[in-house]
Amino acid sequence: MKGKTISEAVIRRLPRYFRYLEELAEKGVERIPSSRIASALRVTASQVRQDLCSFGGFGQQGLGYNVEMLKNEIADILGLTRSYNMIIVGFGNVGAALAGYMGFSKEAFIFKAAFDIDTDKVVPEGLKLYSIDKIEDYLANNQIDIAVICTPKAAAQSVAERLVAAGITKIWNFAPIELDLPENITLENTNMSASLYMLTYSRR
Amino acid sequence: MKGKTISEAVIRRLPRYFRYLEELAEKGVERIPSSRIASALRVTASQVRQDLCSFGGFGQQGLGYNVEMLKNEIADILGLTRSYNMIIVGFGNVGAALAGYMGFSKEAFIFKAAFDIDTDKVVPEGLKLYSIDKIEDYLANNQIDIAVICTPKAAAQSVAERLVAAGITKIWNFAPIELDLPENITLENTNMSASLYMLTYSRR
DNA sequence: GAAAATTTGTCAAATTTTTCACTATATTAA
DNA sequence: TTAATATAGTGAAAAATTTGACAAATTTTC
Ligand SMILES: NC(=O)c1ccc[n+]([C@@H]2O[C@H](COP(=O)([O-])OP(=O)(O)OC[C@H]3O[C@@H](n4cnc5c(N)ncnc54)[C@H](O)[C@@H]3O)[C@@H](O)[C@H]2O)c1
Ligand SMILES: NC(=O)c1ccc[n+]([C@@H]2O[C@H](COP(=O)([O-])OP(=O)(O)OC[C@H]3O[C@@H](n4cnc5c(N)ncnc54)[C@H](O)[C@@H]3O)[C@@H](O)[C@H]2O)c1
Repeated sequence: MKGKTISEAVIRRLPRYFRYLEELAEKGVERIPSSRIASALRVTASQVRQDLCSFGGFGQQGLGYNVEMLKNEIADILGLTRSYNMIIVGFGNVGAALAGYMGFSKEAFIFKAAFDIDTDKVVPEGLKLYSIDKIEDYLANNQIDIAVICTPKAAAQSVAERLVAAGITKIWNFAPIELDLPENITLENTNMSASLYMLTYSRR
Repeated sequence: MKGKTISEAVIRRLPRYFRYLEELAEKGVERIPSSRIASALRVTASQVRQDLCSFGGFGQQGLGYNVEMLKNEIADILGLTRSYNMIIVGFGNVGAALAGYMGFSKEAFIFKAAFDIDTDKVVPEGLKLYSIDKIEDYLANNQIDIAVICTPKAAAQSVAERLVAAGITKIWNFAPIELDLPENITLENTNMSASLYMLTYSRR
């Protein structure tokens, strides 16, 4: 299936493959068959093969897939071979947790600054905290790829509009609200309640 | 389509409908047409109607849907009409953010206790922090529905196994690792990196 | 009170996604 | 060297999901 465009469904699974491959690489595993990827991720082996094959078959019959090779290929598809400058708007519990987190690929994601109405907060070394009033000014003078919204729900829409007006096109939103933004803005919502509901919902 | 089983795809969208309906209810909106739900959620109106109809058509032709009614119906399907006792294992940044968060439906989700190797941490009023050594004992004497894992990656698998051994069947995992657990365990992974990757991946 | 406008419910077509079955290739054991 | 075993690639069938179209119900306008 080389050459074909990669379907939405496959793309959505790529981060999971990627994380699992990172895990394997860390452990020093060099090769892995589709059947093991499948059981670890609770999907079928057939799906794994179909997915991986859709961007070019890096497996070897009788042997399985080369972990490092596959990982790099997926990183490439996901756009993880360049780096992204990020800012955090709303530096409360969530903002601080993200900023302090070392787990996002250090090379790919760089937290440049945080903005809040309250500037009396402790920030990790290397990160600067500014008043939200300075956001337009800052964005005019710094090239930022992704803005993360961690303000309370009530402030999220207006903050988002300011970000968009200042040229931001990729927004990661933690506020529990459906932001109303222009079509061309790439918006990723992290809805934690939704995860919980998937536990309370019982199939069957 | 009344009576038919609700498809996976629909279930996955339910939390989004639910959140949006909560938003509308808060604003005092009483009725809403599928077209507006659709544009707010960036999906098609046809899909909204099909989805909502799959569990029983609460709309009124010419008028739209009754917000309150729809919200309650979805709450019911998602299992939000009863309450769930929860514990947090690993009370660091993420654990503390969750525990301090008031946004999870107060009636449905109750944080009972937190467990950590370090018990010298400040916890919100009403929550108890115990040593992780006490976890088996605690679970033997308290009815807990959901356990949230917020430990570092390295501890997650062993913590998860202890929880399962102690009778936990629903786990919400924040550690960036594919947990290897029995099939009957309901596992919900929150993979924050995955959200970021969806921003860096560029379609077209 | 009739005509126009709005909007759902639903069937069917179109599309996408998943699964299945099988072939081809590589490795390992005898 | 040969047979047995493991495993990827792949086309096609099957299943699931989404979209499109329109009748039916209701409200609004004139
Ligand atoms: N804490 C969680 O576990 C959790 C879970 C799910 C969703 N959320 C959502 O994530 C968001 C952040 O949650 P949190 O727990 O960090 O809240 P928080 O109250 O700890 O932090 C919010 C921060 O935003 C700042 N802020 C307020 N208005 C602002 C504005 N106009 N511009 C810039 N900054 C502003 C506040 O000063 C504060 O520092 C909220 O929308 C919350 O609903 C949080
Ligand atoms: N902070 C983030 O934004 C973020 C984002 C994505 C994923 N995560 C993941 O979420 C998890 C928690 O992240 P965090 O930032 O809160 O880390 P953290 O270091 O702040 O907290 C981890 C806590 O777990 C405790 N702990 C360690 N071993 C334990 C054990 N065996 N039993 C019980 N408790 C134990 C530690 O004492 C600490 O309090 C990590 O796995 C992290 O990779 C965090």
